Amino acid sequence: MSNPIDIELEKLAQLQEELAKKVILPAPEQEMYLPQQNDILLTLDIQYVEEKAFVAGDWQYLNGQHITTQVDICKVGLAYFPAYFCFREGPPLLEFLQKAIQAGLPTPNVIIVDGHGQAHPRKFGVASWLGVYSDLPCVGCAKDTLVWYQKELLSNEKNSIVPIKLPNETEIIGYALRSQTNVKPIFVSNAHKISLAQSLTIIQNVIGQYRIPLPLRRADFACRRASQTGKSDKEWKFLFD
DNA sequence: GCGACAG
DNA sequence: ATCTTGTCGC
Ligand SMILES: [Mg+2]
Repeated sequence: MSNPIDIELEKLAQLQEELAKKVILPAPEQEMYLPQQNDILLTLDIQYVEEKAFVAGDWQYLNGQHITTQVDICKVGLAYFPAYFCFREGPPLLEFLQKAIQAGLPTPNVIIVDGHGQAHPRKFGVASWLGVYSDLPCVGCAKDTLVWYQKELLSNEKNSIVPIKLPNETEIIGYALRSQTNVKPIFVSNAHKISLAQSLTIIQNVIGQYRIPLPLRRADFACRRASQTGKSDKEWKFLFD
Protein backbone atom coordinates (compact mmCIF):
# COMPACT_ATOMS: atom_id res chain seq x y z
CA MET A 1 0.00 0.00 0.00
CA SER A 2 1.56 3.30 -1.02
CA ASN A 3 1.74 6.16 1.38
CA PRO A 4 0.00 9.45 0.36
CA ILE A 5 3.37 11.15 0.69
CA ASP A 6 4.87 8.74 -1.83
CA ILE A 7 2.08 9.57 -4.29
CA GLU A 8 2.74 13.28 -3.83
CA LEU A 9 6.47 12.81 -4.24
CA GLU A 10 5.84 10.87 -7.42
CA LYS A 11 3.95 13.86 -8.81
CA LEU A 12 6.67 16.22 -7.69
CA ALA A 13 9.27 14.03 -9.38
CA GLN A 14 7.30 14.36 -12.62
CA LEU A 15 7.14 18.11 -12.11
CA GLN A 16 10.91 18.19 -11.66
CA GLU A 17 11.34 16.32 -14.93
CA GLU A 18 9.09 18.85 -16.68
CA LEU A 19 10.85 21.85 -15.17
CA ALA A 20 14.23 20.31 -15.98
CA LYS A 21 13.36 20.65 -19.68
CA LYS A 22 13.29 24.43 -19.23
CA VAL A 23 16.79 24.51 -17.79
CA ILE A 24 19.54 25.79 -20.07
CA LEU A 25 22.90 24.03 -19.61
CA PRO A 26 25.52 25.35 -22.04
CA ALA A 27 28.62 23.38 -22.96
CA PRO A 28 31.91 25.22 -22.32
CA GLU A 29 32.28 26.18 -26.00
CA GLN A 30 28.84 27.78 -25.99
CA GLU A 31 29.19 29.51 -22.65
CA MET A 32 26.31 31.85 -21.83
CA TYR A 33 27.88 33.57 -18.88
CA LEU A 34 31.19 35.32 -19.44
CA PRO A 35 32.24 37.06 -16.21
CA GLN A 36 33.06 40.75 -16.38
CA GLN A 37 35.07 42.63 -13.78
CA ASN A 38 32.10 44.72 -12.62
CA ASP A 39 29.63 41.85 -12.54
CA ILE A 40 27.60 41.36 -9.40
CA LEU A 41 27.37 38.01 -7.61
CA LEU A 42 24.43 37.30 -5.32
CA THR A 43 24.77 34.43 -2.84
CA LEU A 44 21.72 33.10 -1.01
CA ASP A 45 21.11 31.08 2.15
CA ILE A 46 18.20 30.39 4.52
CA GLN A 47 17.64 29.67 8.20
CA TYR A 48 14.31 28.35 9.38
CA VAL A 49 12.36 29.24 12.49
CA GLU A 50 9.30 27.00 12.44
CA GLU A 51 7.50 27.96 9.22
CA LYS A 52 9.36 31.20 8.62
CA ALA A 53 12.31 31.39 6.24
CA PHE A 54 14.98 33.96 7.13
CA VAL A 55 16.60 34.50 3.74
CA ALA A 56 19.98 36.19 3.43
CA GLY A 57 21.41 37.62 0.23
CA ASP A 58 25.04 38.62 -0.08
CA TRP A 59 25.93 41.02 -2.86
CA GLN A 60 29.54 41.36 -4.01
CA TYR A 61 31.49 42.14 -7.16
CA LEU A 62 33.20 39.22 -8.83
CA ASN A 63 36.50 40.96 -8.10
CA GLY A 64 35.78 40.25 -4.43
CA GLN A 65 34.57 43.64 -3.26
CA HIS A 66 31.68 43.21 -0.86
CA ILE A 67 28.58 45.34 -1.43
CA THR A 68 26.00 44.39 1.22
CA THR A 69 24.37 41.47 3.01
CA GLN A 70 20.67 41.69 3.73
CA VAL A 71 18.01 39.55 5.37
CA ASP A 72 14.27 39.30 4.82
CA ILE A 73 11.61 36.96 6.16
CA CYS A 74 9.85 34.90 3.51
CA LYS A 75 7.27 32.14 3.36
CA VAL A 76 8.54 28.55 3.45
CA GLY A 77 7.62 26.20 0.60
CA LEU A 78 6.87 22.53 1.27
CA ALA A 79 8.32 20.27 3.96
CA TYR A 80 11.79 18.91 3.31
CA PHE A 81 12.34 15.60 1.54
CA PRO A 82 15.76 14.65 0.18
CA ALA A 83 15.92 15.33 -3.59
CA TYR A 84 12.79 17.49 -3.37
CA PHE A 85 14.53 20.34 -1.63
CA CYS A 86 13.76 22.77 -4.48
CA PHE A 87 10.10 22.89 -3.48
CA ARG A 88 10.97 23.90 0.05
CA GLU A 89 13.72 26.42 -0.47
CA GLY A 90 13.09 27.59 -4.06
CA PRO A 91 9.95 29.69 -3.42
CA PRO A 92 11.39 31.75 -0.52
CA LEU A 93 14.58 32.36 -2.52
CA LEU A 94 12.57 33.69 -5.46
CA GLU A 95 10.42 35.80 -3.14
CA PHE A 96 13.55 37.30 -1.64
CA LEU A 97 15.08 38.01 -5.04
CA GLN A 98 11.98 39.70 -6.41
CA LYS A 99 11.50 41.85 -3.30
CA ALA A 100 15.17 42.82 -3.29
CA ILE A 101 15.13 43.95 -6.90
CA GLN A 102 11.88 45.81 -6.34
CA ALA A 103 13.51 47.49 -3.34
CA GLY A 104 16.24 48.81 -5.63
CA LEU A 105 19.03 46.33 -5.03
CA PRO A 106 21.05 45.42 -8.10
CA THR A 107 19.92 42.53 -10.25
CA PRO A 108 22.81 40.06 -10.04
CA ASN A 109 24.69 38.80 -13.10
CA VAL A 110 25.08 35.41 -11.43
CA ILE A 111 23.69 33.69 -8.33
CA ILE A 112 25.15 31.08 -5.97
CA VAL A 113 22.57 28.89 -4.20
CA ASP A 114 23.22 26.75 -1.11
CA GLY A 115 22.33 23.38 -2.67
CA HIS A 116 22.68 21.59 -6.00
CA GLY A 117 22.20 22.55 -9.62
CA GLN A 118 22.18 19.62 -12.04
CA ALA A 119 24.06 17.31 -9.65
CA HIS A 120 20.73 15.72 -8.75
CA PRO A 121 19.02 12.38 -9.58
CA ARG A 122 16.69 14.19 -12.00
CA LYS A 123 19.17 16.97 -12.76
CA PHE A 124 16.94 19.48 -11.00
CA GLY A 125 18.21 20.87 -7.72
CA VAL A 126 17.18 24.03 -5.91
CA ALA A 127 19.60 26.15 -7.94
CA SER A 128 17.97 24.81 -11.11
CA TRP A 129 14.56 25.75 -9.73
CA LEU A 130 15.70 29.31 -9.06
CA GLY A 131 17.32 29.45 -12.50
CA VAL A 132 14.09 28.47 -14.26
CA TYR A 133 11.96 30.91 -12.29
CA SER A 134 14.38 33.86 -12.36
CA ASP A 135 16.01 33.14 -15.74
CA LEU A 136 19.34 34.31 -14.29
CA PRO A 137 22.62 32.34 -14.37
CA CYS A 138 22.66 30.10 -11.28
CA VAL A 139 25.30 27.89 -9.65
CA GLY A 140 24.71 25.26 -6.98
CA CYS A 141 27.19 24.88 -4.11
CA ALA A 142 26.37 22.18 -1.52
CA LYS A 143 28.06 20.72 1.56
CA ASP A 144 27.14 17.13 0.67
CA THR A 145 26.28 15.21 -2.45
CA LEU A 146 23.08 13.41 -3.41
CA VAL A 147 24.85 11.52 -6.18
CA TRP A 148 27.59 8.98 -5.59
CA TYR A 149 31.16 9.86 -6.60
CA GLN A 150 34.58 8.21 -6.26
CA LYS A 151 35.83 9.59 -2.95
CA GLU A 152 39.10 7.69 -3.29
CA LEU A 153 39.99 9.72 -6.39
CA LEU A 154 39.89 13.02 -4.49
CA SER A 155 43.36 13.99 -3.31
CA ASN A 156 43.94 16.01 -0.18
CA GLU A 157 45.30 19.14 -1.79
CA LYS A 158 43.26 22.29 -2.13
CA ASN A 159 41.56 22.63 -5.55
CA SER A 160 41.50 18.88 -6.19
CA ILE A 161 38.34 17.83 -7.99
CA VAL A 162 36.51 14.62 -8.86
CA PRO A 163 33.74 14.58 -11.47
CA ILE A 164 30.22 13.55 -10.48
CA LYS A 165 28.10 11.51 -12.89
CA LEU A 166 24.71 9.85 -12.67
CA PRO A 167 24.88 6.02 -12.55
CA ASN A 168 25.62 4.46 -15.95
CA GLU A 169 26.11 7.86 -17.58
CA THR A 170 29.21 9.54 -18.94
CA GLU A 171 28.15 13.18 -18.70
CA ILE A 172 29.79 15.17 -15.91
CA ILE A 173 27.06 16.94 -13.91
CA GLY A 174 29.13 18.39 -11.09
CA TYR A 175 32.38 18.26 -9.11
CA ALA A 176 33.47 17.37 -5.64
CA LEU A 177 35.90 20.20 -4.86
CA ARG A 178 38.50 20.14 -2.08
CA SER A 179 38.15 23.80 -1.17
CA GLN A 180 40.94 23.61 1.47
CA THR A 181 43.76 21.13 1.98
CA ASN A 182 42.80 18.16 4.20
CA VAL A 183 39.23 19.42 4.61
CA LYS A 184 35.99 17.77 3.50
CA PRO A 185 35.04 18.73 -0.06
CA ILE A 186 32.15 20.86 -1.24
CA PHE A 187 29.99 20.05 -4.27
CA VAL A 188 29.63 22.37 -7.23
CA SER A 189 27.26 22.11 -10.17
CA ASN A 190 25.87 24.45 -12.78
CA ALA A 191 22.13 25.08 -12.73
CA HIS A 192 21.05 27.46 -15.50
CA LYS A 193 22.59 29.61 -18.24
CA ILE A 194 26.16 28.86 -17.18
CA SER A 195 28.58 26.02 -17.95
CA LEU A 196 29.93 23.63 -15.34
CA ALA A 197 33.49 24.84 -15.99
CA GLN A 198 32.53 28.47 -15.44
CA SER A 199 30.58 27.52 -12.30
CA LEU A 200 33.66 25.84 -10.86
CA THR A 201 35.83 28.86 -11.68
CA ILE A 202 33.44 31.23 -9.94
CA ILE A 203 33.29 29.12 -6.80
CA GLN A 204 37.07 28.76 -6.70
CA ASN A 205 37.37 32.53 -7.06
CA VAL A 206 35.31 33.23 -3.95
CA ILE A 207 36.44 30.41 -1.65
CA GLY A 208 38.49 32.56 0.71
CA GLN A 209 40.07 31.04 3.78
CA TYR A 210 37.59 28.38 4.78
CA ARG A 211 35.80 25.33 3.42
CA ILE A 212 32.60 27.23 2.60
CA PRO A 213 32.96 30.05 0.07
CA LEU A 214 33.18 33.48 1.73
CA PRO A 215 29.92 34.93 0.34
CA LEU A 216 28.03 31.82 1.42
CA ARG A 217 29.54 32.16 4.90
CA ARG A 218 28.44 35.79 5.06
CA ALA A 219 24.92 34.85 3.98
CA ASP A 220 24.87 31.99 6.49
CA PHE A 221 25.99 34.20 9.37
CA ALA A 222 23.55 36.93 8.40
CA CYS A 223 20.40 34.80 8.32
CA ARG A 224 21.54 32.87 11.40
CA ARG A 225 21.91 36.10 13.34
CA ALA A 226 18.62 37.46 12.06
CA SER A 227 16.74 34.27 12.88
CA GLN A 228 18.08 34.31 16.42
CA THR A 229 17.15 37.92 17.06
CA GLY A 230 13.90 37.56 15.11
CA LYS A 231 14.41 40.84 13.32
CA SER A 232 14.03 42.04 9.75
CA ASP A 233 10.35 41.84 8.97
CA LYS A 234 9.78 44.37 6.26
CA GLU A 235 12.78 46.60 6.65
CA TRP A 236 15.98 45.84 4.87
CA LYS A 237 18.78 45.43 7.33
CA PHE A 238 22.26 46.38 6.26
CA LEU A 239 24.82 44.06 7.73
CA PHE A 240 28.58 43.89 7.36
CA ASP A 241 28.71 47.60 6.42
C1' DG B 1 16.47 -6.07 1.74
C1' DC B 2 20.24 -2.46 2.72
C1' DG B 3 22.30 1.92 2.88
C1' DA B 4 22.14 6.66 1.68
C1' DC B 5 19.58 10.65 2.03
C1' DA B 6 21.19 18.78 -0.59
C1' DG B 7 18.82 22.04 3.52
C1' DA C 1 17.60 22.59 8.75
C1' DT C 2 17.02 22.27 14.26
C1' DC C 3 17.71 20.35 19.02
C1' DT C 4 22.26 21.31 22.30
C1' DT C 5 27.78 21.29 26.17
C1' DG C 6 31.81 20.70 26.46
C1' DT C 7 36.01 20.11 24.38
C1' DC C 8 39.99 19.87 21.35
C1' DG C 9 42.85 22.55 18.11
C1' DC C 10 44.58 26.37 15.03
MG1 LIG D 1 21.62 26.61 3.88
